Amino acid sequence: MSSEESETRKKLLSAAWALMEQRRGKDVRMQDVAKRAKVSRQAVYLHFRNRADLLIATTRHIDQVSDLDGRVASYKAAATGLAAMDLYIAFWGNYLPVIYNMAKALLAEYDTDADAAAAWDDRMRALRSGCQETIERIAGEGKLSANWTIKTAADFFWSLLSVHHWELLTKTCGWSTEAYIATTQATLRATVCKA
Amino acid sequence: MSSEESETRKKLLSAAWALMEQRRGKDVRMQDVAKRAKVSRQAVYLHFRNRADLLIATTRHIDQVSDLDGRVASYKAAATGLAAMDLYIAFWGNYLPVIYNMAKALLAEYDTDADAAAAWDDRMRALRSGCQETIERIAGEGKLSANWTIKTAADFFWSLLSVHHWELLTKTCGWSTEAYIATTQATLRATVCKA
DNA sequence: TGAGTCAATTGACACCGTGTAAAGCGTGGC
DNA sequence: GCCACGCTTTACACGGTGTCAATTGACTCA
Repeated sequence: MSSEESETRKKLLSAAWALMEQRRGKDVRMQDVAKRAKVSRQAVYLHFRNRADLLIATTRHIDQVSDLDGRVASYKAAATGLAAMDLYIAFWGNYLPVIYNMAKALLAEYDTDADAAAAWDDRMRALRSGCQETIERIAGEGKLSANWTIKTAADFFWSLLSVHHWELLTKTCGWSTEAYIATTQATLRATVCKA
Repeated sequence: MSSEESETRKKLLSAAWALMEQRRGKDVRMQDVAKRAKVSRQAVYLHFRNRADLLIATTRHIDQVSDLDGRVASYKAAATGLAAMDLYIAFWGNYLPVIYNMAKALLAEYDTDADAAAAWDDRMRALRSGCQETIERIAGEGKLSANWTIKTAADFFWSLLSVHHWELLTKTCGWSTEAYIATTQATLRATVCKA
């Protein structure tokens, strides 16, 4: 379970991540990653089929290092659907800053690379199914407002968690992560949930 | 006020628009536009400095042809701030499908081209100032909920109108434009406004 | 000690789309 | 007959991705 991955591969993943952190995702080129990992440009292609492949692997790497699974787990233990919703929003709101730059880079590849698109869709599907579960739980407790179906509520919930929505409020409007979380929680309580 | 623009330039703008409509914005190349306008690729560069310039001009062209000014005007005439908000959301919600493909193309250029970024920011600033005005009016009528400042309310209003938010709900989740408009109206009434 | 293997290096190259440059061509005006 | 203008044609530079082939250096195993 430990070092199945080659040393160089790990170095490349770390290099990619580090570069994403400091530069805007788009202009991290293959040779930049190679240079940072102190390896030739060609060596990158020995480990990753193409740029998209590298980006996808890097997101997985970030998930592991940042313990995504651990972070997700807690919200399921919440006492009520409403509490679960709050926790889910907080979890994601705090995770977004970690993956933001990678996400942007991956997203930029979305239109041109089918693999990147699939990888992205996969993550988003996972995020959405968390929303759906939460809404179902709320509905099960009789707390879903009559104006919404489970689908529309889950869609809307999901949309408020999107990278772009978070980006606009924090990066463009200057909101803090806490403000984003609090507002999203309050909004969903005020719309989707029954008083 | 009429044909200051050369015939070829107009043909190019129409060609660009038409291609954006049918293909995904990203893979509309300069030579595609040229071919569609039945003109050499170089001729495009006689009229537009670069790709970003063409895209920017095309958005302006769409605004003119689609009578953006006319569409915007009506919401200002609303009786109350709340009514103005509804109209503003409806105006934008109905305009988004028209500009969507162009917007995507322009947005894709955002990271690499300063002009494209400036053009985009300019439009978004205009959209936001509409939000701000509306919220100010609502606040003036004593209808702004105590949980919000004018800035945060305008930010949030604006975020719900973003191209990405609309895209996610309609394109990805399959909502109709009407559903998007209705939900956005209801959400803002339920959060930002006092009962 | 020598052969085989494997990861990585080096250098060259094809491809694509953008943008530049220069010479040539056809039409219209005067 | 001349010029000006808009456009065409051809050619090329650039940057980034991805491919290919020959080579090196280290480690293993017989």
